Amino acid sequence: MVLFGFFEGSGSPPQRHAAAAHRRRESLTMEERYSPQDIEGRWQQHWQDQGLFRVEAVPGRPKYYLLEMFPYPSGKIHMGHVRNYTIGDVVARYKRMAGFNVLHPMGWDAFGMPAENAAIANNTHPARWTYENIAAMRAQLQRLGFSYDWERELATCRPEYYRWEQWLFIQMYKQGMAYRKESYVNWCETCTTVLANEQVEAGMCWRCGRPVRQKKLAQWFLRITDEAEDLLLHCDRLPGWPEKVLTMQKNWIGRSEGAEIQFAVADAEATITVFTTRPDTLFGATFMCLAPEHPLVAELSAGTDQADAVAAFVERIALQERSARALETYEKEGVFLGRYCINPANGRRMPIFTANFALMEYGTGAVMSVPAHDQRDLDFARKYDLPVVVVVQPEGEALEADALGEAYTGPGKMVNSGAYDGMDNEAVKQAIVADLARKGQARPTVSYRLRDWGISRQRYWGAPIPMIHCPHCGIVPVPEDQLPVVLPEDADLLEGGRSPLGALERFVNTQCPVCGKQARRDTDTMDTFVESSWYFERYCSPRYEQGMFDPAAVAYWMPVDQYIGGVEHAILHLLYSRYFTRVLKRFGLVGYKEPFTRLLTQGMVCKETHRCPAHGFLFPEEIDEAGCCRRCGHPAEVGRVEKMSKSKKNVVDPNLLLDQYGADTTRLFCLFAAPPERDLEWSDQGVEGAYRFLNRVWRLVYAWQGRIRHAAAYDGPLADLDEPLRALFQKTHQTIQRVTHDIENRFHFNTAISAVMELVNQLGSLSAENEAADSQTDAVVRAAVETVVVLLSPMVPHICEELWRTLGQTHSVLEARWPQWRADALVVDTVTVVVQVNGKLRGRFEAPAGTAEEELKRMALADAKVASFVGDKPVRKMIVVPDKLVNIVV
RNA sequence: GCCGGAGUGGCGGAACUGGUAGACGCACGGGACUCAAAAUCCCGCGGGGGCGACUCCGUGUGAGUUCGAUUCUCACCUCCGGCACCA
Repeated sequence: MVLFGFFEGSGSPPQRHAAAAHRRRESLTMEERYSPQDIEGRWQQHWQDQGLFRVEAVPGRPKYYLLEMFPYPSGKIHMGHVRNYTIGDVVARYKRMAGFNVLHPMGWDAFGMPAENAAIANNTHPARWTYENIAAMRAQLQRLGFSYDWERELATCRPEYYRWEQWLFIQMYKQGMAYRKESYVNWCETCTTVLANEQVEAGMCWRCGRPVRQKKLAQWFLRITDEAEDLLLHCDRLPGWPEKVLTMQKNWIGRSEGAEIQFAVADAEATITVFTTRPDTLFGATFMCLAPEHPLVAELSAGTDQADAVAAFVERIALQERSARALETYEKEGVFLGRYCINPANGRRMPIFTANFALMEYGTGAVMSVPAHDQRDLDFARKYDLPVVVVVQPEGEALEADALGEAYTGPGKMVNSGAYDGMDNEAVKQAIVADLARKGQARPTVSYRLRDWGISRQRYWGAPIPMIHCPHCGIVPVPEDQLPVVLPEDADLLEGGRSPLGALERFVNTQCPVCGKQARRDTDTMDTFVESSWYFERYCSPRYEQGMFDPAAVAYWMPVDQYIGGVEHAILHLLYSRYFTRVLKRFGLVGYKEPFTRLLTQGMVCKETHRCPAHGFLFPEEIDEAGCCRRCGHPAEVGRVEKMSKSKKNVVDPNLLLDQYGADTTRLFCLFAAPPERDLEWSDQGVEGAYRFLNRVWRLVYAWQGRIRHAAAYDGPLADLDEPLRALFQKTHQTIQRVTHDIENRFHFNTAISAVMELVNQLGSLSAENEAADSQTDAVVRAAVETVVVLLSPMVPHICEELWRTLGQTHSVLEARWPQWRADALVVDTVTVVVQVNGKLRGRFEAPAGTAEEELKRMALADAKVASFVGDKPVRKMIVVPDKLVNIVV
């Protein structure tokens, strides 16, 4: 595996440059050997010095905005990043060579909890930790040779960035798009802090191990549900998005048509409003369930003999982790409130329960329970022995309430439903709501699974919410001229992870902008998804100081033409970004609704796992030559292929790969091993293969460069060429066509690369020493070799840049124009026609292209092998696909 | 449970709109070069049968449509992903 014993891999680009130059002076043969470490740093430096990746908006010039999801600065890039950014870089470089003005930026999603955790664990500060990580990761990305315009780099934790989302938040507040409401958070009493869902382990705090309870806090919400309908509608107008992602978004929005129906409470003024998608089953509603958090629960049970039982139940549910309520094993249970409500359809007295499966966040928090036609209600009814009434009878069947094993949810005719009996239940859905609406007891509504977006985080490392709480004036936004509300970067983190902002007097204490008296700042910070919902717009004018972005720059660059990232963001990040874009449009800041025209979700990077029965997962170096665990000698089992992760010990460190093989080999393997949307299975031997291929290309160029360095690429008539030059020239143009299609239409770089490999193989059959030393040979080979270098350059830019110069070029290969295939060079004059008999392949023959059908039939029947299968059976029919196939049916 | 996606050699993967299944690469086997090895180059490589020309089978399973199906339809099996008491 050690390929470059003489090379010190960690040297910075300038050092490497000097070392390489030194070696060149020593020995000329060094140049003929492919040594990525000698060339990659040099070209990276060159690209940077020449400012080749810098871009400016040029109105009127066709633009292409290529964006990869920016990373969280965890400290190290991993193979997932390498793959994601390599795919993006190929497209960026390709589009640029194809003549577009390409925006290809990179930055950092720099706020978030890991920084706080790391800060506590390592006794450092989130800001310092973050900025150091950014520096380290930037260096890694630069080593991979990505074509980013680094002058547009941004980090969301910078006040110059988040000041504008604070500004936007205030505008949204003024328009009622941001509002405050009580909501529950996971709360650890011991640590006095909120916990994210992933910090709750089996209902206990991850740090202190004490039970987590649900605490009600006033928090800020954004009215994303106002856009639910539009977000859903436009899912069908995003043809450039994967169907899978759109389906996930649609499901997440979860639109349900139904009605709100009002139930009067017996012996009280109160009314309970339910949401139902099945108003047709109203006559079958036999009891009512309220969410434990429903305000009427305490109110109605007060004074009944059930009051204590209800209170105890509500308290017990509050203690349960919210995610636990979604578990499959979670048993439905409830408590009778001691009160009844009246079914508006038939006057039936329905007992009211509070039940753990009723969710306060959905619909109205109240459910009319129809056990005959809803499985959940049926389970509950059987458990508490509540009446079951069948109101929808399926065709040709007679359901009996007492014998009902499972709820019937299909269509049918109405029964037990008064005036509606005999009607189709679908028709009744509308009719019954219309009838009740006349009495003011119902209205048709639409409900969404999507909830408003809670953005308050009781965390330190985030953008402060720019609001002031004044004892006299209430909640007041920070005046715009006082923005940004800067997060104090020198605050000490408190034990247990509690945000220090609340205790930081100089941050909290302020004056009310309205009355001038003492007031307190909001000490919550914003969800980090807020930052990532508009960073793509900021990239268009990252240093702009008069607003979120320069309208002219955004008008030129946006929307993003191609967005690339992991499928794990298929819902939240992408939905929030789409929502934010709609908000910006409402404010007239942008002229479009959808930020990302095309989306590519790349697959995960996976690798085989190894485990020892005694020691669990093993790193490759923990296994000896015999395939046994080095610690106990037990044979290691080869586990399944899984996503690379530290815990599975199947990670590959990009740095080691760069040291050993260089950026081009790393990139090439990532592109070649699988098409981008599929999972990539890592293979050390595959990497070796990629490296071998680059060596072949290198040797190919050096073998010919003496002859073709000063030759012009052939561009004459095909007819002037004899074999094998003619075939080579045709192959060259076929390859241009295939590679262009594979990149342009599908991003299938694996097949693009294999096409170039075929061309390289064909070139390999000619030998620079033996081939006739005429100018025509040199010209055709020049065209082929040049094509190889140009076509590969978006994928493996360093080696191609080097070889491009070796071929005598003086400008960057990035500035070469993408080659065009010559249609006339693709025309073949002889085709292979296959012959089938009854659909089975029986023979083949060569024929001039464009041979007439009748002639092809004659030729097919003349084939001896074919004749033996046809025999003396009568030919019933012959199907001819011109230039391809003849099928004889006997 | 509901909704998606995918099952092709020893392996990763090709096959564009129904028309030569297995491109390209990896692994493996054989050969050349070498004192030897590495590197490189050449040849072979889905399975069964046959000395052989050949032949039969083969794209998860079973049906169907078709002259012809990896590709379209239906059912089933397996794996992966998303949602999961949403009323």
